[in-house]
Order: sequence, then C-alpha cells, then structure tokens
Amino acid sequence: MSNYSIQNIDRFSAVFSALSNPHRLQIYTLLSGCCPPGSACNVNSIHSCCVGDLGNELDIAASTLSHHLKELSHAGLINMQREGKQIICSINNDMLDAIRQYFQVNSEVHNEPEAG
Amino acid sequence: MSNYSIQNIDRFSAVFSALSNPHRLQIYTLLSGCCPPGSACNVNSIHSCCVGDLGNELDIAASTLSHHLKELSHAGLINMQREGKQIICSINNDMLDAIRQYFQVNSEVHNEPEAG
DNA sequence: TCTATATTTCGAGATATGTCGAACTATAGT
DNA sequence: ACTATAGTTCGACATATCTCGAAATATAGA
Repeated sequence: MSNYSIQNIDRFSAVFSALSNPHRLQIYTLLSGCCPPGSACNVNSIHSCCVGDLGNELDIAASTLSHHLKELSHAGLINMQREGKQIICSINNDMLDAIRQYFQVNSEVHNEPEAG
Repeated sequence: MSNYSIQNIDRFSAVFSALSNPHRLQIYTLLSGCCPPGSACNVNSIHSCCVGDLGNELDIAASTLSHHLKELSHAGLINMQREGKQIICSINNDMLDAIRQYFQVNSEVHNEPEAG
C-alpha cells in the first residue's frame, strides 16, 4: 500500500499543519500523557484533561487556546466532549495509529536489498 | 523518556511545519520510495532522485521547488548532495527514526492499566 | 432568575508562508 | 571562452496564520 494519493497527501498535510505550531504540539504532547516539566513521569500522568488545565500550562489567552484546540480537533488529532461545565480533551488514538502507519509503510515495502 | 521539553517541542514543530505543505509532503513521500501514481509499486522505486526529477512530478515553478527543498533540508528531513550538474535528494533516515520515536514514546510508557 | 465558572466566537492587527518570474551561480562539454 | 543544463537567490505580491481583548454562550448552583 502506498501513501501516495491526493487524499492521503491532503489529509496528512492537514494533520502536520495542526502539529506545526509549538503551542499546539505542546497541547498534543501533554495529552499524549507525557510528563510536564517538574513532574515525575509515571502512569498516573494525564491522558485527558479539561481546557482550563491545558490553559494553566500554556501562558496564552483563553481564546487562543480555544482556537488551537479547534484546529487539533478538526484535524482529527484529539477528541473533545463536554462534561458539565468543562470540556474534556483527549488523544484520538485512531489518528495516532494512522500517523504511525504513515511513517512505517514505505520502509516495510522498499528497504530491502534488491533481490532479483 | 519524555517528548516534553522546549527543545523537542520546537524541533518537532519545525519538522511538522516542513511536512504541513502538500507540495513538500508530496516530495517527502516520493523520496520515501513510495509509488507515484501510474507506476508499479516495487523495490526498484526511487529512494533518491535529483531536483529535476521531483520537478517533473509537481507542476510548480523551479524556484518554488527549490524553496520547498530548502525547507525540508533545514528541518533535517532530507539530504541534498551535488553530483555533477545535478543535486541528489534523499530521505534522512535519522530524522525518520526520530519522528517514529516521537509517536511511539508515550504509549509505551503510559498505556498500561494502573498497577499499584 | 441571578451569579459564577468554563469555554467559544468575533474582529482586528501583526507576522509568516507560498508562489512566481527574472536574474544569478555552478558544472560539464565543445 | 562559449554554450547548454541544473539549480538557487531575490523581490514582490496574495493569502494564511497567530494572537489578543471584548463580547457572547453554556452549565451549575444559590
């Protein structure tokens, strides 16, 4: 299978566009369960959190944060669902798998010695 | 290990920025040895090719192509080396590994049931 | 219904990006 | 030295992106 189709190119360039902004990548990385600076790296780290929690890490205006979250969501990278007054954000694992696939495919098919 | 450091965020957001443009992602995908439309997908597909070859696939001005290649190169995604009159482009496999790592790390560390 | 909290939408300004054509540089062959 | 081929640099313009503050919407509780 090939990554080379207009659809794939457009779909994934939109995904990488969403991850191209440092603030958005920081959000995505936080949601990936990774360890914020100063915290121990353990399995209790966040895998989902509300918009306000993210805002506490980022030092940007709430409206800017909201804008970035919308971009990540539209690209299919994260899920957002309301829970009471808050909106909970989490990684979309299907898209994460698709990205991994994107960077895996070619080497599997091609990186072999040129057997006759 | 964590992806969460200013250096990593800045480094990888620059990488994703390079991949966020459809033309650049197309170039990168072509160089990944993937099959251009209409060609058979086999191990003899290109893994490196010169600037002109890429230009034949893309339908953009030579100056635009040159600009895009510089971006990919500066981000560390591809190698460029002169061979006679031509300049040969190829995937930088170290960076490809780093990207794979980036999307792998967190799940390995965190995606387990919360054992006491 | 009034208030407080959480988040989004809107409008505007500053900066970054993508694109082109024209002019330039580098290499190889005659 | 001259010519042809391969690719880059420069300057300009159009469009997209990032950011903010102010105003609006949504939910929960008194």
